[in-house]
This record gives sequence, C-alpha cells and structure tokens, in this order.
Amino acid sequence: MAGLAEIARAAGVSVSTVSRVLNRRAGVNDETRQRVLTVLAEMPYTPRGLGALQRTGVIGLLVPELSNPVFPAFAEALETRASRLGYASLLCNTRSASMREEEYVRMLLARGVEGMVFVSPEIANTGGEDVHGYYAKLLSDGVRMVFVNGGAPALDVPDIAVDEQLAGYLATRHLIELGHTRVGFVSGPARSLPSRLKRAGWAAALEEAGVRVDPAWVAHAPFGAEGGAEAAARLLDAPRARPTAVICSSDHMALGVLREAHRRGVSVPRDLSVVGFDDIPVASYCAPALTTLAQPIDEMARAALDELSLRLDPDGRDAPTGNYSRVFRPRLVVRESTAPPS
Amino acid sequence: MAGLAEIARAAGVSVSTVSRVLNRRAGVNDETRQRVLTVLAEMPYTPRGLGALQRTGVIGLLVPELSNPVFPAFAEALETRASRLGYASLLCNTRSASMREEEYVRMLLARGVEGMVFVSPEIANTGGEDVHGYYAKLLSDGVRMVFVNGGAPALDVPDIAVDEQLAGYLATRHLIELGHTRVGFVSGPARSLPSRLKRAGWAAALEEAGVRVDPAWVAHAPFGAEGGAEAAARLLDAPRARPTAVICSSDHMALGVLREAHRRGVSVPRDLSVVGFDDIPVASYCAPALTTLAQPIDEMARAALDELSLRLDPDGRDAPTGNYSRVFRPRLVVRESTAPPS
DNA sequence: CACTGTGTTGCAAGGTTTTGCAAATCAGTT
DNA sequence: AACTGATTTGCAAAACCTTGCAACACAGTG
Repeated sequence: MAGLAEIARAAGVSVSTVSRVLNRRAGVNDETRQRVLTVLAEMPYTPRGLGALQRTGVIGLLVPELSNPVFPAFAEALETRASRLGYASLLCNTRSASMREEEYVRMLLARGVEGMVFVSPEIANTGGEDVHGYYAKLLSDGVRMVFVNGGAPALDVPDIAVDEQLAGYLATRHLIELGHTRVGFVSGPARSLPSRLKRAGWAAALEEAGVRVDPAWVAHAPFGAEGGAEAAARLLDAPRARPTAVICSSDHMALGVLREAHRRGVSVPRDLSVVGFDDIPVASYCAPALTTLAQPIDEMARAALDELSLRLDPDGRDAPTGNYSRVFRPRLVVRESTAPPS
Repeated sequence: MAGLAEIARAAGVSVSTVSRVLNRRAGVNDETRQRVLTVLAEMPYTPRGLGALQRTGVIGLLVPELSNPVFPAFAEALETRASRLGYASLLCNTRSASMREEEYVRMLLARGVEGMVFVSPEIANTGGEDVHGYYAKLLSDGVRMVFVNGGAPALDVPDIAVDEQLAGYLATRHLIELGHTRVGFVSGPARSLPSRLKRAGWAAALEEAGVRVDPAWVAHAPFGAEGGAEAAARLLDAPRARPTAVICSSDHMALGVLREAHRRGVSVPRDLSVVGFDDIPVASYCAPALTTLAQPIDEMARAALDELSLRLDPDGRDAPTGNYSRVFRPRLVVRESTAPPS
C-alpha cells in the first residue's frame, strides 16, 4: 500500500503538504487539498500505525435503509452469525446518509474493516450509472465482499440470494389456485432488479394459466409503505377490470396496500387478496395477517458470513474462486390476507 | 494520547516488541503479547497516522438491539440528522454481539470515531455491575458522548429522554378515564430503569384514582414480543380479579400481548384494553391498531445530535458543561386497542 | 516601484515507528 | 556439561511522518 511519498509524487506536491492535508492542518490551498484528496481516493492510503487496526476482526454490513424491517432483520441475523465467527460488525445505512455507498465503503476501508456484506446493494438497481465498474474496482483493490440479494452475475463476488422470480411465480400461483385471474403487481421502481425478476415470475404464472397479462396491472412506486399505498390507489382506481388480488415487491409495501384498502373500505381478503414478500416479523401482527413469501433470513445470513469468512481467512485462500452463488427458495406462508375472489 | 514508548514502558518491554504486537508480527511470546495487549486496553493507543482518521466526521451510534423497531427508527432518525450536520454514522448493535458494549466502544474509538450516541445504554439497567464507573472512565478519557433515554443523572453527560414516569401516568390515566380500575403492567425486567419509572407513574395514577395497587398486577418479562406474550399469559391467568386493561413497557411487548390475547380468544379492546409505548410504525398497522404513547423520535434525535455536535465542535468548547439534559413529553395516541371495560 | 502583509509550499530537522541483526534464553540431545 | 536449533528480545539503523522555518508568490498600499 502506498506511503506518503507516493501520494505526494502522484499529486505533484511534497510529502509535507500531503501530511498537512491528512491532518487537516491549515495552510494548504483549497485547490491543492482537493488534488491531494483526489489522489488519495484513488490510491487509498493506510497509515503505518494502522497495522494496529488491520485484522481485528471487524466487518462492515451495508444495508440501504432501516425503515423496511427486513433490513434490521438481516442486519441482526448477520451480526449474530458474525459474532459467532469472532467478527464484530459495523452497520451502515447507505441511503439515509449524505454520502453515497461508494464513499461509505472507502470510509470503512480506511477504518480497517476486513470485509463487507452488501445487502441489496446499488448494483441491484439497473440504473444508468456505472456502479458495475465501481464494484469491479473494489474487487480488484482486494476488498473482500459478499452480496446478499445482489443480483450481479457478472461479478466475481458470491451472491446469496432468494430466487425472486420463483417468489413472483409462487405468489401468483397461490392466487391463481384460489381462483384469481386479475392479479396486480405492486412493484418497486422499474430499475430495481428484484422487482423485475418478480415481475417475470408473475407474468410466467399468469401466462401459464392462460391469462393475458395486462401491463396496466403493474404499478411502480418507491419502496416503502407510502409507495405501496400509492400503487394500490392507482390499481384500485383502474376503470375497467380492477384486480381482485395483488402481489407486492415487499411486505413493507404490502402494509401500505392494506392501509389504502382499509382507507377505501375495500375489505382484505374479501374484496382484495394481498400477498407480500419477505415475511418480516410484523407480517403476522398486522390486520389481516399477511400471506407472504418468506426469505430464509437466518440461513442466508449464515451462508453470507461463511462465504465472507472463507475469503478473510488467510488459510482458505485457495478454495473459493469464481462466482459462487447460492440461491434460496422462498417459502409460501399462508395467513389471512388471501382468499378466493368473491 | 500515549505513544509506543509509553506503552512499552508500562508493559516492561521495548518499543520494538510493542510494534510487533500491534502489527501482528510473529516472534513474540504469547505471554508477552498478552501483557502488551492488556496495557494497550488500559491506555488506548492511537497511531500517529490516525491523524488521517481523526476529525473525519464519523460518529458511533450504539443501540442495544434491532428487533424492537424503535431502535431502527431511532437509528434512522439519528443518522439522518447526523448526515445533515456533516457526520457519517456507524451503527452498532451492542446486544447481539459477542462483545460487550465496553469493548465495542473501545473498538470504535480505535477507529477514529469522534463521538457517540448511546441509545438505551447499559447504564439504564440498574444491575449490579459497575457500569457507572465505566462510563465515568470514558468521560474522563475525553470521549464525547450523549445518552438517549439513558437515565444517568449523576453523570456529566447530556441525556435526551422521554419522561417515562409521565408516560406511565398518562397511559394509566387514559385507562382510568375510560372506566378501568384493574390496570395491569406488562413490564420489562425489574432492573430496567425505564420500566421502574413507568411503574411509578402507573402506581401514582392508580392511587390518585383511589385504587389500591396490587403487586400481582405487574408482570416482569424480557423485552420483546415473546416477553410480552409471556407476561400477558401470567396476567390473564390470574385467578381472582384479572385486569381489564394493561399498559406495556413498549409497543414491541404490546404486540406480544395482542398475540397472546388473540390466541386465547380474549378480544381487544372488548375484554382487554392495551396501551403500548413508543409508537413504532407498526403500531398503526397491527390488529387492533395500538393506542400508545409516542416518543418524539425525530425531535429527540435532533436534540441528541445538536448536543453532540456542540461537544465535537472545537469552537463551542465553552458552552455546554454540566448535566444538560432534555426531557420530552410523550404524546398519547389513541387508536383502537383501548375502550371502556365491558 | 518598493514595501508590507498574507497565504502557500518545500526543505530539513526532529520525532516516531519499523525492521535487520545479534545476543540471550531455553529445551532437547549427545 | 556442551552443543544445536528454535524462539524471543532489545539495539540501532533505516524508513517514515510531522513541523518549524524560510523562501516564494501575490495583492494591496503608499
């Protein structure tokens, strides 16, 4: 890893200046400081004394947010497993912060974090930016990482994921078996890969049952209960052929659907069946209790951490190369929010 | 802060040996290594190069767990506020880890965290151990910190808290006004200070109404939905004079009460009124929607971070000395889980 | 145009940490 | 008891980072 001198050379300044920037001393021109910081971001600098922080068994857990209860659930499961393996975890909420995920990761690395688990990382959004290249760069910098529900088959990173397409399929199947044919999809944003996969499963199940899929049955909205309510409102307002059932991208969105249905006097499950996804703890407490597809959170957490610790262990350097990914089957949990159409 | 030389002197070895221990080099006797590590734990060492990590605007947020949704809610509110003030946050779950809170704090400090917010810290448990002394030591080491619902009036640390006693009082009052007289208390562990304060408010409200308080009306159980169910079971099994209403230490426990009531066919609110505490997001989704006392989470987060940033800001060193604490009033939110006794 | 003050930078001295090396220690063997 | 080899430790030199200081640049002012 680079020393002060190298950084200085790359930035075209003396080591003293670099030192001053690092220590936030006054007396450095803003422009110069910026130049040094840029170089610093590219060839990350680890102070000598940081040897003291290396290999202390600290890992980073990155989740996009905490308001959807799946993420605290994942975080807790991952932490429990991590601590059993002797690692302490630092949890980072990448969306609430002013920093983007990338900066957060740099910050963690500068703090001597040995490896990281990305839960639903940005790469799962098939947006325009080159997040792919960013993860590839981290990887080539030797950062040890694991994805959970990452959806990045092209990267040489293990991905521990539920089969989202199967989830969409099973949810829709369940509704079809109950007798529904007009099944709506309360979906997250269009660029979210998990939502697209669920949609594929949903469409496959409907077509298999001989139902012509109507694109108007898909309502995109931001993740979260608010988004769910908003999407539900749009679907329930559909002039002709309004759905008798909906599947949702997440339980969290499903809660919003329940609320909106309640607000409009649409009775669940009599007038509308609802299937969630995740099986968050709340799902069994809400009214009506939510039929949902459970992610095997504990098993996934276990797999993710085993995978990571293999990569951290200096011995096991040989074993895991290649895109070793595990796909878990979601499990249908039938509760009270689904019933035959009236 | 101590340098290598001082550590070496204290451990009775040469600086080289300390250096070797810190960098995990081979060639140090296990016994010697242990001695050095012990000294290191007592006079924490910050590498020089860590200047690079100092004042990077990273703060630590310590919460006891994540399964009770108040804690993710607090975490998110704190993070949002922190990022607005230019700080990045590291979230730590102190209970799920193998480390105790103390070790976690040391770990964070070694990572150049500037300050920390303790949410419901261990000091709020009036257990036997000398946690008090531990926080005092952190304080005298110059660690900047703030408590949220800390309950440690003797320490020179700002404490941003809800008035727990008032919460217990208002909850009980509400039930008394509805006509209840036999009001149970589903309480967290006896050593939890917040639970004791709520109990005091509960007792005060009952006595004020001329009701003789029966100690059998208090059921202690571990925090969480399981604990709530367990405590509810005990109260509902009470042979004579079983309560017509209960207040709970948290919404999370209240969810357990709802579940247990449902399991036994006890209808809420017809046969049993339930008041929670916290107003977690789920409270409005569960069945029946929970009457509860809301903590003003956003305002508290704001206050906690303003308080902390005052202490971090090198300028404002003058202003905040003394045990500056803010007590927030909980707000009664009436939903569907309370009604007059039948 | 010179003078002054302010701000920025590199040099070199000084302090701290790392590491090569040799001395010391210890257990097992002859 | 002496020898051997492995391990551990401190010394001192080397590498590295920090900081005081002087040099330089630049703008404003008399």
